[in-house]
Amino acid sequence: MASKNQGKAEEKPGAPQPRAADKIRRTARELFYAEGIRAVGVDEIVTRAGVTKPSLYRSFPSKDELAAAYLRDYDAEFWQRFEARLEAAGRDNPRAGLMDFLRNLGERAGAAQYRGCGLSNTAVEYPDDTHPARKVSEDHKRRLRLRLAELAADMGADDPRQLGDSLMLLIEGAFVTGQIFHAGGGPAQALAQAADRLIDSHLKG
Amino acid sequence: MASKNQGKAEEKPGAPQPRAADKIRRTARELFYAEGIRAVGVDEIVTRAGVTKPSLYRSFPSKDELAAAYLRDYDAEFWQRFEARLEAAGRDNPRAGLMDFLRNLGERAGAAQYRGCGLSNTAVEYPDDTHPARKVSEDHKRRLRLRLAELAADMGADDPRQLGDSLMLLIEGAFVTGQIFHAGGGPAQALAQAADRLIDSHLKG
DNA sequence: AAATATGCGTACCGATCGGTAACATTGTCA
DNA sequence: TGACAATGTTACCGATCGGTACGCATATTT
Repeated sequence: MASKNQGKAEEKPGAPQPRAADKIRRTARELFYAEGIRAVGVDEIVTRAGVTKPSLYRSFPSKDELAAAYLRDYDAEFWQRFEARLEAAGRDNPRAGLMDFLRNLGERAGAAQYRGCGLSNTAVEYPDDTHPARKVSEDHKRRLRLRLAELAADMGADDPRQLGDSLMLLIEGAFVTGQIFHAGGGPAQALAQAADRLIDSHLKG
Repeated sequence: MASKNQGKAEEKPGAPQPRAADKIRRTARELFYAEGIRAVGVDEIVTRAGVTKPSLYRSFPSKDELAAAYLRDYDAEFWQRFEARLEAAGRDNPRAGLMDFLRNLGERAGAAQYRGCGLSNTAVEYPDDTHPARKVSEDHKRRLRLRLAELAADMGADDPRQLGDSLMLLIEGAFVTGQIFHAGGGPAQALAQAADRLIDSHLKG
């Protein structure tokens, strides 16, 4: 069938008119991140998105699943930024790439309304491991942990897993302290420098 | 006759019969810590405490204030344990005392149902700085930051504030990763060792 | 033009939220 | 005994929670 229907129709035009589901996704992302998932009701989401509640439940089976979708988007964006910095520094220089990421994170964590990592925050909000949103969070953190250990190995660390875990503690610490000391000048300032010392320590062995 | 429980049953007697306010405080502490503040309703608290709702509101003006009271208790217990370890190691050996605390924290963070720091968790749950519970959390974290810098100075660190902040990142990282990788063996394992390297690095200057 | 599929909105549901009013009961001490 | 303070009992409040039944509109298909 050689009609115009290649997959979905409305994509290429300049203004593809955002579907209700997209507006909901975007609005949920903003609200969930800024205020937390439990703090945001579905009514607030649909109102701010300019749609109605049934539209939400046609695209998402439940609020919990919408939260999970939000975190999947968040996860994708995280890796995109993370790997982009590593790529920019070159595959032969993982330390420079990681340090670039950490310096950037340290800066962002000092921003006025910084709210940390949406994935970590969700794990705090939902202790129950069966919650769909928390599952996304846990999966993400497991992958991050592995990736950091991988990078530590690429750097030639004596104990890559130890270094990877140490870096993870620093990163997660920056996430949470960044949103507590939200007026710049919090402990997250020390992130890059501390990581640098830790890496040094693991390369001298 | 009034034979049993002579005199006022308020302070010294062995079993002073817990007042409703105390039962509420204790139950709220457990539930708020285990499940989060937003996740726990006042009905659940009074039911589990074996009291009634009016009793709660006779002792606490609101749920938010009850949450703040919970965190004040939490804060007090934290400092008690923290300073006890420092004291035990001797005032002339702050490094040993801090390392003892960190080793202990690293172990606790691997426990099955570890839920991190109630104060940090609350800051995640309530982004609004005007919330009474969040205020307690922020105050606590500011004091912790100062105390760590103080200890770093006592250890003779070249840059005490940097070392203090670095340690704080590790600690907060252990709090949050501990409750994500809740089956032992998470990144928090690396806490003490990473701190030790960081301290070394700051003493060599 | 008729039939159909899709997308959306109006209005509503029962449950639970935090919080309160009014009154009965209890134990303690004077 | 009588007064007092603390707690329990019961019932209720308005607001908000997550979620849904059902009908209307538009655009594609036939």
